[in-house]
Amino acid sequence: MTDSDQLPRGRATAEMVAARAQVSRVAVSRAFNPHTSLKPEKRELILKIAQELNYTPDRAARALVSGRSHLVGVIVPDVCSHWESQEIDALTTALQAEGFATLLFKTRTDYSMDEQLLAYMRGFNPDSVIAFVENVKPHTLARFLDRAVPIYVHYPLPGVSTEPENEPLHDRLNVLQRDGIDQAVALLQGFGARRIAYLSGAEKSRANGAREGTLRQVMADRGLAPPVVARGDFSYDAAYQATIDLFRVGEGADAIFAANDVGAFGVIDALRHELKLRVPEDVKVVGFDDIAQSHWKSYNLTTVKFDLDERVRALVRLILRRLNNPDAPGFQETLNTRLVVRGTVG
Amino acid sequence: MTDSDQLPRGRATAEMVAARAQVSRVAVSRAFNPHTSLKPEKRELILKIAQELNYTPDRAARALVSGRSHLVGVIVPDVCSHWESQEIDALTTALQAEGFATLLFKTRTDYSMDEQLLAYMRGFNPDSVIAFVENVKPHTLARFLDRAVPIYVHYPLPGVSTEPENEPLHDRLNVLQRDGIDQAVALLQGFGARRIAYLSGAEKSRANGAREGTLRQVMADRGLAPPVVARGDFSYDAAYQATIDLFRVGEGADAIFAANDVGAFGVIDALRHELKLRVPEDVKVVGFDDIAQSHWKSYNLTTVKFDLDERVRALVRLILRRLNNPDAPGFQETLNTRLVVRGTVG
DNA sequence: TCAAAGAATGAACACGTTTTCATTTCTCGT
DNA sequence: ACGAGAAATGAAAACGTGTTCATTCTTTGA
Repeated sequence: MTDSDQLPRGRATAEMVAARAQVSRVAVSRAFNPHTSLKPEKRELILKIAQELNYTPDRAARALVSGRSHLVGVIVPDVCSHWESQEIDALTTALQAEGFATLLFKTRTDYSMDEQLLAYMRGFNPDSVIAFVENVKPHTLARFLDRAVPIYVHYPLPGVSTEPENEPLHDRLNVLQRDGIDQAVALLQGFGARRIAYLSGAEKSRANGAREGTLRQVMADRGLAPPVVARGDFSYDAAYQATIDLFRVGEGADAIFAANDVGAFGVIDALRHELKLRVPEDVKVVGFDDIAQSHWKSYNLTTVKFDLDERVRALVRLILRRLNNPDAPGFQETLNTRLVVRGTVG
Repeated sequence: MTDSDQLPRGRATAEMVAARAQVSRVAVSRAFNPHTSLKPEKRELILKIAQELNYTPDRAARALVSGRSHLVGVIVPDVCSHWESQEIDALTTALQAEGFATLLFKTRTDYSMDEQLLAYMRGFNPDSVIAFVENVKPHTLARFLDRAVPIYVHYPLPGVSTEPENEPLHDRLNVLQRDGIDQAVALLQGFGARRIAYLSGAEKSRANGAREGTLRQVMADRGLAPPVVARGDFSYDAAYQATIDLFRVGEGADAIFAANDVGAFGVIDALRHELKLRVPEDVKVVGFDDIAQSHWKSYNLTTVKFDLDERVRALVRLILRRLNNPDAPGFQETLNTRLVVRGTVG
């Protein structure tokens, strides 16, 4: 009766809640799980006492018996990358709303998969895995992570599908790049650009391959000569140097399509500060991603956008659907892209 | 003897490894825990078989009995913020090397603490919590997270300590801002700046308060008049607008000290593109943080830096030390700052 | 009013590991 | 060769929960 047991010292357990509520421990478990039969007033009482005692079910114990950790592993080479960090942010919010948590892992940046990391991550028993890594087959992930749902990010589907889907059924998130890229090329063409260069991303990247392929096709369809390629790696510094080389050593260009926004920033800075060229008067620039910095006044970048929130929602939909239907055939979600016009073409 | 059981279907368990290695299940546990007595060749055999079977101990089960989840909760309002994302990146790397994993949570951006989030996070039983949030007392965190080690980030110690440490003993990471800020003011003074303005961060932020306080004191010590304050909130857009107001409505300035680098970017862009002023000829700008973008040519920002890797190492040191000595008095780590000179002062 | 169906309840088990603890085996100095 | 101490070993307990199953209580329909 006395409140001498105010400080239960350590985490409260279901047992303590049950004792204080004069119910069985099972009732406490039921109170926290919907779709279980428990008299409403009893559930209410239990939840109230639980709150008093600062009790929430231990997810480790829950995971052990139910097989659901409610953890989603996210593998990323570089959290600081603008695009990745924005996606991680949106993803964490969305997962949190569904009762999941984001488990973050860093891997090497060379676009290969780190098997040691996979083994390490497996120990945490994630319900699903999102890998910001390319060049790793779903099969490889599946071999390491048994019950998880591997989903590729950065695995875009070009305008025309290039490879047969022979792989075992896996969920896919497709990004149709053609519309946005076509709008960009149309705009460049409209402003008189003829010699369009492509600033690539990392060489082995499939996202880069798909973007370059789509660009080539779109340009061919519009009767333009194939683009000159300057080799970057999605980073600012590589783009900066590649642009200098393109104009000092190479043949130059009157428009540059960058594989991503950060690369476009490097292009713009190299043009303006190193080569003393004006953007957009002398050279026009288009990016890809529409990250938050793209509207900053120093760049004010015209870029191909796909809606990040929409993308993340689709991703979470895929995950939840898969967890509820473990044996269903591969689900697919598809997103489109569009051009955001700002000040670097004109 | 046959290999018909190639696919154990589902995660391998210690039991399976034990059976195949002809040892007890306990031996398997020992093989994976150093500092336990197990004959070397037996340990080797077990680890080999474990690898064949793709086995790693289930951390949920391990956490349940050992009380160590090996999870570190990270609460952050906005993953995309440049500074935060860079710290999360370094932190994840460092924790991973120590056998921990980063559990990411998003909270509100208004610098208040979300109690619902804390209760949610508690369920995952993190061993420690790092909160990129201000204005939350260690006591509040401790009340929600029982055995966790709360550590404040963004809880800087001004040059002169302002408040007594009455709070229960908690670990602290101090950032001495005085040296870097003094170097910055000296440089500005050397180039003839007289009317130095301060572009603030969020109003309720303690980090902002500490920076502003230190700046005031440093300027007073150097015989300068107190800075005019333009109110920002650490964001690019707020800084952009505040700078315009400072010159259009307010009294202007010949140097601006920004509370963070991203704010400095907004200041620079507003000066150059909106107010048609030159940086650094007309107005000099100094930032704080030295994020990766600060060396980009469009900004090339002179800024006060504290070494991020050093900071993260100190943080991880604090966490590990605390986990090994749960009842020791509060540990402290201290970092210094210094000025990185680039092109926005001169 | 009665039987049947459904809701509510708690005992026992299961999940995969670490940790005790008691027992057995090894090593070493004499 | 012998005893003592250390190292190695496995049985059993523990961690905190969800789930199954059998039982009791309540409602419903005629």
